[in-house]
Amino acid sequence: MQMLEGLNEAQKAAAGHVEGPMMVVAGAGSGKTRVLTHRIAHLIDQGVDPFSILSLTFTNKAAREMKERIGRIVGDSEARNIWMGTFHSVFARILRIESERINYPSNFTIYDTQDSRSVVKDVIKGLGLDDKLYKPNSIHGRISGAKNNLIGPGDYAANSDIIGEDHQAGRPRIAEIYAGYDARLKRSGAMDFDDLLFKTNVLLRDFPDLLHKYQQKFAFILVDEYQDTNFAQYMIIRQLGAARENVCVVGDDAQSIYSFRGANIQNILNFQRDYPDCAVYKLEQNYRSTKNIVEAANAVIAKNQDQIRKDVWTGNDAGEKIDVHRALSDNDEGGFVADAILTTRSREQAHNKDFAILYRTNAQSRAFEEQLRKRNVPYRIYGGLSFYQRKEIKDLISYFRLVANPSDDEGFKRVVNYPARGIGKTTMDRLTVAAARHDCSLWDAVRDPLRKPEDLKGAAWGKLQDFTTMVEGFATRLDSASAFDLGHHIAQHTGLLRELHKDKTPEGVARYENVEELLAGMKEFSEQVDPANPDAIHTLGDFLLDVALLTDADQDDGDDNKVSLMTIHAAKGLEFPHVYIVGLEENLFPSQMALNTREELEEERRLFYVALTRAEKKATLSYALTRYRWGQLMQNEPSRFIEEVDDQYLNLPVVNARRPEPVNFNAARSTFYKQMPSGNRTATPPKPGMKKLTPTAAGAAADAGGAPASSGGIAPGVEVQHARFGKGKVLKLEGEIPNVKATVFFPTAGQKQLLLKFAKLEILG
DNA sequence: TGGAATGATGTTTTT
DNA sequence: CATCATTCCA
Repeated sequence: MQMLEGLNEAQKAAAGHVEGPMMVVAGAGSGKTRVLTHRIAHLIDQGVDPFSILSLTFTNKAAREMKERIGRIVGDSEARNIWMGTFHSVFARILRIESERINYPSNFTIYDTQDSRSVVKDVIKGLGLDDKLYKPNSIHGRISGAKNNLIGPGDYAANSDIIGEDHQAGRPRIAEIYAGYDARLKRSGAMDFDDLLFKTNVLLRDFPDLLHKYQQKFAFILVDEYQDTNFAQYMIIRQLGAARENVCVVGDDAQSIYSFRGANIQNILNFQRDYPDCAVYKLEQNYRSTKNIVEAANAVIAKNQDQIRKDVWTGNDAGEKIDVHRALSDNDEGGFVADAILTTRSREQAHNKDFAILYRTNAQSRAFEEQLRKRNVPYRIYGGLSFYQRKEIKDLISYFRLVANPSDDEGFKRVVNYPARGIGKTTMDRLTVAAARHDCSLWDAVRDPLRKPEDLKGAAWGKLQDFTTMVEGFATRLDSASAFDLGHHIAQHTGLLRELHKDKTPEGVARYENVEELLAGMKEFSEQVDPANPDAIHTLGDFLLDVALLTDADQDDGDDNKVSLMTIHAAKGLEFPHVYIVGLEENLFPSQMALNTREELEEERRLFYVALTRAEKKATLSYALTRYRWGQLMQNEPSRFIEEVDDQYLNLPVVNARRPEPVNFNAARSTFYKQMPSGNRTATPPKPGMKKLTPTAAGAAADAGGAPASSGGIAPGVEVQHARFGKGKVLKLEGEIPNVKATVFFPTAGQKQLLLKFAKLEILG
């Protein structure tokens, strides 16, 4: 039992569990990763073949770390053979192996969100639909949601509930778009992110021999962050685990923050239903944070209705109280945090890497970047525009994709005329029409003499031929050259490097350097030696296999002593001694998109819980009174979440001396909350029914409340009814009484600016 | 056909 | 405010 040394009793019990289904409900900071790694080490120690262990994590980074930690216990040679990775990466591997069953090439391309959207947009255009009504973005979301619930195009069209919804929303032809989208992907030999899960389910559903094969192969299955799995993932686990029932899921319902992506807390309950005799272990001792932080976080999460009751506690010291800081503006907030980091760093001799700044949206990173840069504090931003999504990187990778899979239309379109080689819009339009007519890829329309577009000849046709010939030339080296050699060759011979080199602007230079960085990464990739097979070449195809599913967080630059900036979502699973949770303002955090239902608000609250529990020693909350959003200065109220942290855990805000008239923090908060439309606040239950708002009432109410940016119960986020435009949602208010102007979004009429004086708005209770 | 200039449009969170 | 997309001109 030496594998279980150093664990507490609960951890030991969970990690020592060998046969049969089990579930670990693990509070934040309670050592669930420890349990997972030690359990796997223990399994191997008990003679389980690493090849038969399937361990699914949420990020590649988590997988890599876990592998390393297991390696340290049982040795790298054993650890290396475990099937460990994200759902997407593991099943992409399996799909490549089994691709011919579902009539896909094994070198299928994985389309990222950009690619998918572009296809959706094309299909919408092709059907002659209005892309104002059929917004590619939201249609893609709808399709993605369907796939995550294992609803294919056929099921979608046949499902009267769904069709009814679409009809209701005035978009009855989504089913057609879905079908067209799917056909286009198929034709391009491409799968989108959702397909990786969807098609895996198809494999397991339609091919009993494959189901049997992988059931036998994966004798032990472990799933981390189970609370964030969606239905498609749930079904994969259920299918694969059905034969042996050696399924272990680990999760914390309080940290479920991905329902927007189809994650379903219900999966935890389903698990217990599917395996009635599953063992349940609870890890409740937090080793990470101070008492103050743990208890503050407990108090916050207790306000949620939907939860599995847990009693998370810690034996750690009480520690410092949580600071709350009010900033005047977003820049001011950046300055405050940067200064605080400097001060703390020298006072406690802390390192840069001990600090994290966590925000709700990527767009908030800017002020912090600026202020940190000003003070020469090294930082690293995670997420946002990932390295691999940058134009120049995607361009080069599109060449790679096209070389590996010529049917990849998105890749084709992207690079056919970059660098410019005289293939313009007209040419491409004609080619696209021909491809559609023959139901083939763009590539085939060029290469297959039977499908040649009649209206293309002469110079344009010659240029297309030249282009495809060039790409074909690259493809001949696909199996013989290393990823780096071929990649570098392509970057040069397409003229892409030359093109980038011409641009001497700072941005242009940065782009060139990015490409160099990508190539450097490929060199490293190419030179890795697999001890089991030292002579194997790492080809461009192998490289592409990884690259589509890599995210920015997976990149490592040597120097890791940097302040971390990231969204709270990206921070899940991480911990830092000092954590700054910033932008705690109504409509930002909680997001204004999440104020409509209790469920949405509770997810925001869980997000806040996740943020708080990242902190080991000290947490600091901050908000800004004004902030630029959409290029406009917006006034903000402090987030309700600040109030939800009991005062006993807080150092209430240090009012900024520069502010001319100090505002009473609590007064400001209470006036605001009186106007909150809904939510589950106990202090001021929402008034039932509909309230008529006359101009005078609006003025009077606003006068009484004294809040600058709200009026008579009308506040950002409130649903209102307008005589002409119908139902809408208030986005923002500006101006002084009595000339308060509201920006309201009406689904039917679009965004309107209305003067409350004149517009008769009814609040929808 | 290519590039610049202008105009519309959109922001949550991610594999 | 950014990015994108379309439009317009060389």
